[in-house]
Amino acid sequence: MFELDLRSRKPIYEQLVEKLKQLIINDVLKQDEKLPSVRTLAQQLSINPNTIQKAYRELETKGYIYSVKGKGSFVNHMLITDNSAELKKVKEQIKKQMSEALFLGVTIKELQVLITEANELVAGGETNDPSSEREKEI
Amino acid sequence: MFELDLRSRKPIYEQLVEKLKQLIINDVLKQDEKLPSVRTLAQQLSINPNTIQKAYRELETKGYIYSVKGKGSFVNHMLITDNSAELKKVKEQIKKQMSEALFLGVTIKELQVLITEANELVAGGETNDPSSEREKEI
DNA sequence: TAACTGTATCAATATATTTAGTACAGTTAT
DNA sequence: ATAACTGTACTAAATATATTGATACAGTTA
Repeated sequence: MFELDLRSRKPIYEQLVEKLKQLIINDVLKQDEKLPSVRTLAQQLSINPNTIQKAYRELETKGYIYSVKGKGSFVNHMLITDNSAELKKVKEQIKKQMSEALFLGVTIKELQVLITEANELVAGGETNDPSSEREKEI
Repeated sequence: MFELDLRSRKPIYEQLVEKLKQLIINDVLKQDEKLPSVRTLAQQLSINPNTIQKAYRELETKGYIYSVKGKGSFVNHMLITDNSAELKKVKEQIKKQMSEALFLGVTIKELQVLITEANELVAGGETNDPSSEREKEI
Protein backbone atom coordinates (compact mmCIF):
# COMPACT_ATOMS: atom_id res chain seq x y z
CA MET A 1 0.00 0.00 0.00
CA PHE A 2 2.86 2.39 0.78
CA GLU A 3 6.47 2.43 1.74
CA LEU A 4 7.92 3.10 5.16
CA ASP A 5 11.39 4.11 6.16
CA LEU A 6 12.14 1.75 9.01
CA ARG A 7 15.44 3.51 9.75
CA SER A 8 13.97 6.96 9.85
CA ARG A 9 14.31 9.05 12.97
CA LYS A 10 10.56 9.44 12.72
CA PRO A 11 8.56 6.67 14.44
CA ILE A 12 6.85 4.15 12.20
CA TYR A 13 3.38 4.87 13.55
CA GLU A 14 3.85 8.57 12.83
CA GLN A 15 4.87 7.84 9.26
CA LEU A 16 1.76 5.75 8.91
CA VAL A 17 -0.45 8.50 10.30
CA GLU A 18 1.05 11.06 7.95
CA LYS A 19 0.75 8.91 4.85
CA LEU A 20 -2.81 7.89 5.59
CA LYS A 21 -3.78 11.46 6.38
CA GLN A 22 -2.42 12.57 3.02
CA LEU A 23 -4.29 9.80 1.20
CA ILE A 24 -7.51 10.83 2.91
CA ILE A 25 -7.00 14.56 2.42
CA ASN A 26 -6.13 14.06 -1.24
CA ASP A 27 -9.18 11.85 -1.67
CA VAL A 28 -7.20 8.84 -2.77
CA LEU A 29 -9.02 7.01 -0.01
CA LYS A 30 -12.73 7.74 -0.35
CA GLN A 31 -15.34 8.26 2.32
CA ASP A 32 -16.27 5.03 4.12
CA GLU A 33 -13.57 3.12 2.27
CA LYS A 34 -12.33 0.20 4.31
CA LEU A 35 -8.75 0.28 5.45
CA PRO A 36 -6.72 -2.92 5.67
CA SER A 37 -7.10 -4.64 9.01
CA VAL A 38 -4.41 -4.08 11.58
CA ARG A 39 -3.20 -7.63 11.17
CA THR A 40 -3.06 -7.83 7.38
CA LEU A 41 -1.43 -4.41 7.06
CA ALA A 42 1.07 -5.41 9.71
CA GLN A 43 1.90 -8.49 7.69
CA GLN A 44 2.18 -6.53 4.45
CA LEU A 45 4.54 -4.03 6.01
CA SER A 46 6.36 -6.63 8.08
CA ILE A 47 5.81 -4.77 11.30
CA ASN A 48 3.94 -5.46 14.51
CA PRO A 49 0.13 -5.17 14.58
CA ASN A 50 0.38 -3.03 17.70
CA THR A 51 2.18 -0.37 15.70
CA ILE A 52 -0.65 -0.27 13.15
CA GLN A 53 -3.17 -0.07 15.92
CA LYS A 54 -1.38 2.88 17.45
CA ALA A 55 -1.52 4.72 14.12
CA TYR A 56 -5.20 3.88 13.62
CA ARG A 57 -6.06 5.01 17.11
CA GLU A 58 -4.40 8.36 16.52
CA LEU A 59 -6.20 8.77 13.20
CA GLU A 60 -9.48 7.98 14.89
CA THR A 61 -8.81 10.46 17.68
CA LYS A 62 -8.18 13.16 15.09
CA GLY A 63 -11.32 12.23 13.19
CA TYR A 64 -9.76 10.93 9.99
CA ILE A 65 -11.11 7.42 10.37
CA TYR A 66 -13.64 5.55 12.46
CA SER A 67 -13.32 1.99 13.69
CA VAL A 68 -15.97 -0.57 14.42
CA LYS A 69 -15.15 -3.62 16.47
CA GLY A 70 -15.59 -6.75 14.44
CA LYS A 71 -15.99 -4.87 11.16
CA GLY A 72 -12.94 -2.76 10.50
CA SER A 73 -11.60 0.76 10.16
CA PHE A 74 -13.04 3.20 7.63
CA VAL A 75 -12.21 6.56 6.12
CA ASN A 76 -14.02 9.58 7.47
CA HIS A 77 -13.97 12.71 5.34
CA MET A 78 -16.46 14.62 7.44
CA LEU A 79 -14.43 16.13 10.20
CA ILE A 80 -17.01 17.30 12.66
CA THR A 81 -14.44 17.56 15.38
CA ASP A 82 -13.69 20.81 17.13
CA ASN A 83 -11.23 22.13 14.59
CA SER A 84 -10.47 25.59 15.90
CA ALA A 85 -7.47 24.71 18.01
CA GLU A 86 -5.97 22.30 15.50
CA LEU A 87 -6.67 24.79 12.73
CA LYS A 88 -4.80 27.56 14.48
CA LYS A 89 -1.84 25.27 15.03
CA VAL A 90 -1.74 24.25 11.37
CA LYS A 91 -1.85 27.86 10.21
CA GLU A 92 0.87 28.84 12.64
CA GLN A 93 3.03 25.99 11.41
CA ILE A 94 2.48 26.94 7.79
CA LYS A 95 3.51 30.50 8.53
CA LYS A 96 6.70 29.30 10.16
CA GLN A 97 7.56 27.10 7.22
CA MET A 98 6.77 29.90 4.80
CA SER A 99 9.10 32.31 6.56
CA GLU A 100 11.78 29.65 6.47
CA ALA A 101 11.20 29.09 2.77
CA LEU A 102 11.40 32.82 2.08
CA PHE A 103 14.58 32.96 4.12
CA LEU A 104 16.06 30.19 2.01
CA GLY A 105 15.27 32.05 -1.19
CA VAL A 106 11.86 30.81 -2.24
CA THR A 107 9.88 33.62 -3.84
CA ILE A 108 6.37 34.70 -2.98
CA LYS A 109 5.24 33.63 -6.42
CA GLU A 110 6.47 30.13 -5.78
CA LEU A 111 4.51 30.03 -2.54
CA GLN A 112 1.40 31.15 -4.39
CA VAL A 113 1.89 28.37 -6.89
CA LEU A 114 2.07 25.96 -3.99
CA ILE A 115 -1.36 27.11 -2.88
CA THR A 116 -2.89 26.32 -6.26
CA GLU A 117 -1.14 22.95 -6.33
CA ALA A 118 -2.35 22.09 -2.86
CA ASN A 119 -5.83 23.15 -3.81
CA GLU A 120 -5.83 20.95 -6.87
CA LEU A 121 -4.98 18.00 -4.68
CA VAL A 122 -7.95 18.47 -2.40
CA ALA A 123 -10.30 19.91 -5.03
CA GLY A 124 -11.02 16.48 -6.43
CA GLY A 125 -12.49 15.44 -3.13
CA GLU A 126 -15.05 18.20 -2.94
CA THR A 127 -17.96 17.14 -0.80
CA ASN A 128 -21.65 17.74 -1.26
CA ASP A 129 -21.75 19.60 2.00
CA PRO A 130 -23.14 23.04 1.13
CA SER A 131 -21.38 24.54 4.14
CA SER A 132 -18.10 23.87 2.34
CA GLU A 133 -17.21 27.14 0.72
CA ARG A 134 -13.74 26.24 -0.38
CA GLU A 135 -12.81 28.07 -3.54
CA LYS A 136 -12.10 25.89 -6.53
CA GLU A 137 -9.88 28.46 -8.16
CA ILE A 138 -7.85 31.47 -7.18
CA MET B 1 15.74 33.66 26.43
CA PHE B 2 12.92 31.27 25.56
CA GLU B 3 10.77 28.59 27.03
CA LEU B 4 11.05 24.87 26.50
CA ASP B 5 8.49 22.17 27.03
CA LEU B 6 10.44 19.53 28.90
CA ARG B 7 7.52 17.11 28.76
CA SER B 8 7.01 17.46 25.05
CA ARG B 9 7.24 14.43 22.84
CA LYS B 10 9.71 16.48 20.82
CA PRO B 11 13.34 16.28 22.00
CA ILE B 12 14.71 19.32 23.79
CA TYR B 13 17.54 19.84 21.30
CA GLU B 14 15.03 19.89 18.45
CA GLN B 15 12.90 22.47 20.20
CA LEU B 16 16.02 24.57 20.66
CA VAL B 17 16.95 24.27 17.00
CA GLU B 18 13.46 25.28 15.91
CA LYS B 19 13.21 28.27 18.20
CA LEU B 20 16.65 29.57 17.32
CA LYS B 21 15.99 29.07 13.62
CA GLN B 22 12.85 31.15 13.89
CA LEU B 23 14.64 33.90 15.78
CA ILE B 24 17.31 34.00 13.09
CA ILE B 25 14.89 33.83 10.17
CA ASN B 26 12.71 36.56 11.65
CA ASP B 27 15.79 38.68 12.23
CA VAL B 28 15.28 38.89 15.97
CA LEU B 29 18.84 37.63 16.22
CA LYS B 30 21.02 39.74 13.95
CA GLN B 31 23.94 38.76 11.79
CA ASP B 32 27.06 38.00 13.87
CA GLU B 33 25.13 38.38 17.09
CA LYS B 34 26.65 36.28 19.85
CA LEU B 35 24.57 33.47 21.20
CA PRO B 36 24.77 32.50 24.88
CA SER B 37 27.53 30.01 25.60
CA VAL B 38 26.56 26.40 25.86
CA ARG B 39 27.22 26.46 29.59
CA THR B 40 25.34 29.62 30.52
CA LEU B 41 22.36 28.73 28.36
CA ALA B 42 22.34 25.27 29.90
CA GLN B 43 22.24 26.86 33.32
CA GLN B 44 19.49 29.28 32.35
CA LEU B 45 17.34 26.49 30.96
CA SER B 46 18.32 24.04 33.70
CA ILE B 47 19.40 21.40 31.23
CA ASN B 48 22.65 19.70 30.37
CA PRO B 49 25.28 21.59 28.34
CA ASN B 50 25.59 18.62 26.02
CA THR B 51 22.02 19.15 24.92
CA ILE B 52 22.76 22.74 24.00
CA GLN B 53 25.84 21.67 22.15
CA LYS B 54 23.86 19.19 20.13
CA ALA B 55 21.44 21.93 19.09
CA TYR B 56 24.26 24.34 18.22
CA ARG B 57 26.04 21.69 16.20
CA GLU B 58 22.93 21.03 14.16
CA LEU B 59 22.40 24.74 13.59
CA GLU B 60 25.99 25.08 12.44
CA THR B 61 25.66 22.12 10.09
CA LYS B 62 22.62 23.75 8.52
CA GLY B 63 24.42 27.07 8.23
CA TYR B 64 22.35 29.12 10.65
CA ILE B 65 25.22 29.81 13.02
CA TYR B 66 28.99 29.52 13.10
CA SER B 67 31.08 28.64 16.10
CA VAL B 68 34.62 29.64 16.96
CA LYS B 69 36.52 27.77 19.60
CA GLY B 70 37.32 30.00 22.54
CA LYS B 71 35.11 32.81 21.32
CA GLY B 72 31.56 31.59 21.01
CA SER B 73 28.72 30.86 18.61
CA PHE B 74 27.34 33.52 16.30
CA VAL B 75 24.35 34.07 14.04
CA ASN B 76 24.87 33.56 10.33
CA HIS B 77 22.30 35.04 8.01
CA MET B 78 24.20 34.32 4.82
CA LEU B 79 23.30 30.79 3.96
CA ILE B 80 25.79 29.81 1.31
CA THR B 81 25.03 26.15 1.81
CA ASP B 82 23.73 23.92 -0.94
CA ASN B 83 20.07 24.72 -0.48
CA SER B 84 18.45 22.89 -3.38
CA ALA B 85 17.68 19.66 -1.57
CA GLU B 86 16.57 21.33 1.64
CA LEU B 87 14.55 23.80 -0.36
CA LYS B 88 12.66 21.10 -2.19
CA LYS B 89 11.87 19.39 1.09
CA VAL B 90 10.54 22.59 2.66
CA LYS B 91 8.31 23.32 -0.32
CA GLU B 92 6.98 19.78 -0.33
CA GLN B 93 6.21 20.04 3.37
CA ILE B 94 4.43 23.35 2.91
CA LYS B 95 2.29 21.86 0.19
CA LYS B 96 1.28 19.00 2.43
CA GLN B 97 0.38 21.32 5.27
CA MET B 98 -1.57 23.54 2.91
CA SER B 99 -3.65 20.66 1.60
CA GLU B 100 -4.34 19.66 5.18
CA ALA B 101 -5.37 23.21 6.04
CA LEU B 102 -7.69 23.35 3.04
CA PHE B 103 -9.14 20.01 4.07
CA LEU B 104 -9.82 21.39 7.53
CA GLY B 105 -11.65 24.35 6.10
CA VAL B 106 -9.04 27.06 5.72
CA THR B 107 -9.73 29.16 2.64
CA ILE B 108 -7.29 30.03 -0.11
CA LYS B 109 -7.54 33.67 0.86
CA GLU B 110 -6.42 32.84 4.37
CA LEU B 111 -3.42 31.01 2.97
CA GLN B 112 -2.56 34.02 0.86
CA VAL B 113 -2.73 36.21 3.93
CA LEU B 114 -0.30 33.83 5.61
CA ILE B 115 2.17 34.47 2.81
CA THR B 116 2.09 38.20 3.37
CA GLU B 117 2.41 37.74 7.10
CA ALA B 118 5.35 35.39 6.70
CA ASN B 119 6.95 37.83 4.31
CA GLU B 120 6.59 40.70 6.75
CA LEU B 121 8.44 38.65 9.33
CA VAL B 122 11.47 38.10 7.13
CA ALA B 123 11.27 41.39 5.25
CA GLY B 124 12.96 43.27 8.06
CA GLY B 125 16.06 41.19 7.61
CA GLU B 126 16.57 41.96 3.96
CA THR B 127 20.20 41.52 2.96
CA ASN B 128 22.36 43.65 0.70
CA ASP B 129 22.92 40.68 -1.54
CA PRO B 130 21.78 41.82 -5.01
CA SER B 131 21.05 38.23 -5.99
CA SER B 132 18.24 38.27 -3.46
CA GLU B 133 15.17 39.00 -5.48
CA ARG B 134 12.64 38.43 -2.76
CA GLU B 135 9.61 40.62 -3.26
CA LYS B 136 8.86 43.03 -0.46
CA GLU B 137 5.21 43.16 -1.34
CA ILE B 138 2.67 41.09 -3.17
C1' DT C 1 -18.50 -22.90 14.77
C1' DA C 2 -14.62 -20.86 12.29
C1' DA C 3 -12.43 -17.00 10.73
C1' DC C 4 -12.41 -12.69 10.55
C1' DT C 5 -12.52 -7.72 12.77
C1' DG C 6 -10.92 -4.02 16.67
C1' DT C 7 -9.21 -3.41 21.31
C1' DA C 8 -6.53 -4.00 25.58
C1' DT C 9 -2.76 -5.29 28.39
C1' DC C 10 1.77 -6.88 29.79
C1' DA C 11 6.62 -7.76 29.49
C1' DA C 12 10.86 -7.76 26.80
C1' DT C 13 13.71 -5.48 23.62
C1' DA C 14 15.63 -1.85 20.91
C1' DT C 15 16.56 2.80 20.11
C1' DA C 16 16.96 7.68 21.24
C1' DT C 17 17.50 11.24 24.38
C1' DT C 18 19.44 13.30 28.30
C1' DT C 19 22.46 13.60 32.01
C1' DA C 20 26.97 13.49 34.30
C1' DG C 21 31.73 13.78 34.43
C1' DT C 22 36.07 14.69 32.44
C1' DA C 23 39.29 16.46 29.33
C1' DC C 24 41.48 19.38 25.84
C1' DA C 25 42.26 23.50 22.98
C1' DG C 26 41.63 28.37 21.79
C1' DT C 27 40.43 33.34 23.55
C1' DT C 28 40.34 37.19 26.59
C1' DA C 29 41.58 40.11 30.23
C1' DT C 30 44.18 40.78 34.25
C1' DA D 1 51.50 33.36 33.08
C1' DT D 2 47.18 32.78 35.15
C1' DA D 3 42.34 32.66 35.65
C1' DA D 4 38.13 32.47 33.56
C1' DC D 5 35.94 32.21 29.91
C1' DT D 6 34.78 29.90 25.12
C1' DG D 7 33.75 25.41 21.90
C1' DT D 8 34.53 20.52 21.28
C1' DA D 9 34.99 15.58 22.17
C1' DC D 10 34.34 11.41 24.48
C1' DT D 11 32.52 7.77 27.53
C1' DA D 12 29.29 5.85 30.71
C1' DA D 13 24.97 5.74 32.95
C1' DA D 14 20.25 6.93 33.35
C1' DT D 15 15.94 7.93 31.40
C1' DA D 16 12.37 8.04 27.97
C1' DT D 17 10.24 6.34 23.92
C1' DA D 18 9.20 3.07 20.25
C1' DT D 19 8.66 -1.46 18.80
C1' DT D 20 7.96 -6.16 19.26
C1' DG D 21 5.79 -10.44 20.90
C1' DA D 22 2.31 -12.86 23.09
C1' DT D 23 -2.13 -13.33 24.79
C1' DA D 24 -6.81 -12.34 25.58
C1' DC D 25 -11.51 -10.63 24.91
C1' DA D 26 -15.55 -8.89 22.32
C1' DG D 27 -18.20 -8.05 18.13
C1' DT D 28 -19.12 -9.46 13.02
C1' DT D 29 -19.72 -12.43 9.17
C1' DA D 30 -20.62 -16.53 6.65
